[in-house]
Amino acid sequence: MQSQKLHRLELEVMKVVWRLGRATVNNVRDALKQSLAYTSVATTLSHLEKKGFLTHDVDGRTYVYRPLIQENEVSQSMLGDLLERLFDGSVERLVNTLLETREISPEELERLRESIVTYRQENGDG
Amino acid sequence: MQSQKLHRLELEVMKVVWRLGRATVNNVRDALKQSLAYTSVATTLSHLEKKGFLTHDVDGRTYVYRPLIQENEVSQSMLGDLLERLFDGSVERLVNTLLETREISPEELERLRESIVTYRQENGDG
DNA sequence: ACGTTAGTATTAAAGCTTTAGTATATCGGA
DNA sequence: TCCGATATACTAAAGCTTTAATACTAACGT
Repeated sequence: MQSQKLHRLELEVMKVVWRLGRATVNNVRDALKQSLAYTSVATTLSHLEKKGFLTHDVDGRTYVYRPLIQENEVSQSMLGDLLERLFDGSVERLVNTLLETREISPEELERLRESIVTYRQENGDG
Repeated sequence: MQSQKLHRLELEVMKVVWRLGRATVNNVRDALKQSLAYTSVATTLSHLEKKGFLTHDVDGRTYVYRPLIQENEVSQSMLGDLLERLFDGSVERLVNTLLETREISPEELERLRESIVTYRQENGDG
């Protein structure tokens, strides 16, 4: 498995493909916020395929791309990378930074606490 | 204020300067894990200064750099960026991804829960 | 069958970070 | 004072992503 890190545009394209499940160049092009030339999108999809994130089936003369890697896998990888580079691997520092930064609603906070408690129960509690 | 996003090497250099408080080119060069030419480090420091992350005082003919921005500020900014790009701004999704990924000790988990509860009490609980 | 259209393949320019070579200046010791 | 060592300034090469133009190919309608 390769690095699983995606650059800005690559990530945006992958997010479209993840959302759609299957997508042609035009599907992706239409779904992107920024407007790009057809060939720009096609090139990016090629890159992603070459890197092993996507593959395609052929429908007529049209390529229909689909993901070979799950969004969650990439998210974990990229978040893990930031965790190391920014917080020296300390989950606690990361979460505290998150809490400091963001306006988080009481509801979201409560869900967060529940997530942690649930996770703690499912795994070795002590 | 500019983008507050640092690239790989820039971040590594800044982390050294943050840690040391004040640093010359050689200080940084010695502290870096990867070995780089003196001029590579010097160029990077120049870039960081031009971008407003650092400034320097002169000591003889030697530049002594010091940060103009705090580590926490950059961490928040870059984490916030990833939060948007990867998790569409959902703190909950980010934290859940973190919980899924990492081996987190029960102790760390407990500290995490406490952080959240503390934060919840300090801010509007509902 | 033929031309137009709508695809992909190839190539490369533009813009960026990283890396370092070379030039230049200056400090400090003999 | 002069030389070597060490510092910054300047310049640019190398490597990367993004972006798109151009070339090529094949399907489809008439």
